[in-house]
Amino acid sequence: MSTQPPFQSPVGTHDVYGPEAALWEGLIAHFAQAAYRYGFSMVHTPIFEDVGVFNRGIGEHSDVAKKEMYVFEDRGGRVYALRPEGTASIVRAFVEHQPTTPFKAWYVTPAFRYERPQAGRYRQHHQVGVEVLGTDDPAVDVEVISLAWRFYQSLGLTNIRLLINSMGHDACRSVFVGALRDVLSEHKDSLCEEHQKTFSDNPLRVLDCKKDACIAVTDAGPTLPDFLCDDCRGHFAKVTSGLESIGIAYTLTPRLVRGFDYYTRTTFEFVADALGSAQNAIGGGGRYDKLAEQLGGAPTSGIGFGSGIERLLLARRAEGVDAPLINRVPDIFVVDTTGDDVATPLVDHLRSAGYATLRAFDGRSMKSQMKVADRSGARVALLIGPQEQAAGEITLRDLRSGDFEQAQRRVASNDIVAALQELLGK
RNA sequence: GUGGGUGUAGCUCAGCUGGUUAGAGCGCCAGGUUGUGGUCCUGGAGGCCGCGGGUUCGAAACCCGUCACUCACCCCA
Repeated sequence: MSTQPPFQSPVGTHDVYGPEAALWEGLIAHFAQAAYRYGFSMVHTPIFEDVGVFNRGIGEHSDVAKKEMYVFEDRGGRVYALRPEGTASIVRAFVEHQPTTPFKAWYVTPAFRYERPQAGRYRQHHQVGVEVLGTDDPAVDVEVISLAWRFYQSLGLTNIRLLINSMGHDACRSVFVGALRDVLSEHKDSLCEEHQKTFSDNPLRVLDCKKDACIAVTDAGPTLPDFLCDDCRGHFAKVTSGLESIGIAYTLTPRLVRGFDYYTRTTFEFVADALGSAQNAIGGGGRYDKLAEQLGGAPTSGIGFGSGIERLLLARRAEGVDAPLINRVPDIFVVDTTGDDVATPLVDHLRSAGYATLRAFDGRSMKSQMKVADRSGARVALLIGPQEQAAGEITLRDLRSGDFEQAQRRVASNDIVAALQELLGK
């Protein structure tokens, strides 16, 4: 760009077009297919909500709520926030409408977080995800995790690890948090600079800290699994054995607490080692058995996960997977040099017959139109010039035939669909 | 929020320690004796060198500011 245009996409946002957009389309189609197989229905909720929906859900002490939310006031004085993640809105909708359970929703949505962009991290990124409300059966945990896992497989990803942990429910977790807080308080001066100030607000965050100082303290401190009550321990055991029964490998990760406060019991994260960087988490989720209550509903168990579209595609690239995710190659390209625009009714007819059909515009030369036809990737070209027009015929040329000279023949206009069916097999 | 790097045609980039009509490859358009694509050849369009100011006889090149992009820290998708 020699000079910056007057308007550019906002900092940390991107336009998606061209081949990249085809990957998005394919990725979403694969996710929709997986969701369908598991019995999920698509749900649409607003991309902005009362700021309380997110504050109560993800926790006021989380980084996201503290400094990353896009909060704004509308003309009526209501305070809203652009959604920073997908779960809270779905649960709010569930509480509001009280649908029959289990409520199984899948979605694709932008998510907004105000932070400095870098590789794999944007102010607007996009997620696909699912949520299940109304049951705490560990078999559902297994289903949600396996849906993610099979989805990643369908994208061609192979170098993915599943990290999993249980954070327990209210009672056993609070005992753990208390024990953790005691230890942190005791070794307060050994913590990293930031957590010396904040450890008391949310001790669990310290488990996530990557500073050696904090790691040294928490390594010697209590670990979550030791504090699980019998119920939570049993629940988690069923989740892991369920995963084993369907051949999904996992890594027990006692430190895994994730960024949102609403998680209870099962939490998990998928990392793509090919990404190598700090931004190697391609998806994550967990159970949130208290969230519906926190948003004003009846106590209702829930679990879900979200996965970042941009990062999934980065991971695919990093693994060297370059197969297209969806076929968007046209069947037919119509070349019309009659000057009478016979192409318009012809392409309409072909499209109605079910063929993906392109054409050229602006009355360009045959050579020029053939170039465009070739680049479009179309399987066949239909040529109509004055000769064909006069004879009531169409020249059908197989653009993907190895033999340049023998690849074409004349067909009566009325027989064109039959000829195409024979050649294309559809 | 903090720090580093970069900003020259649609894309990827050259432009030596400042010297005066700014280049290449790819892409795009048009031709190669007039109805045809992949290769090849020829020609063409397209850049106030991110923006503003300064130093200088002279700046795309040096200095300052500003905007943007990018990478890293924090944290996450």
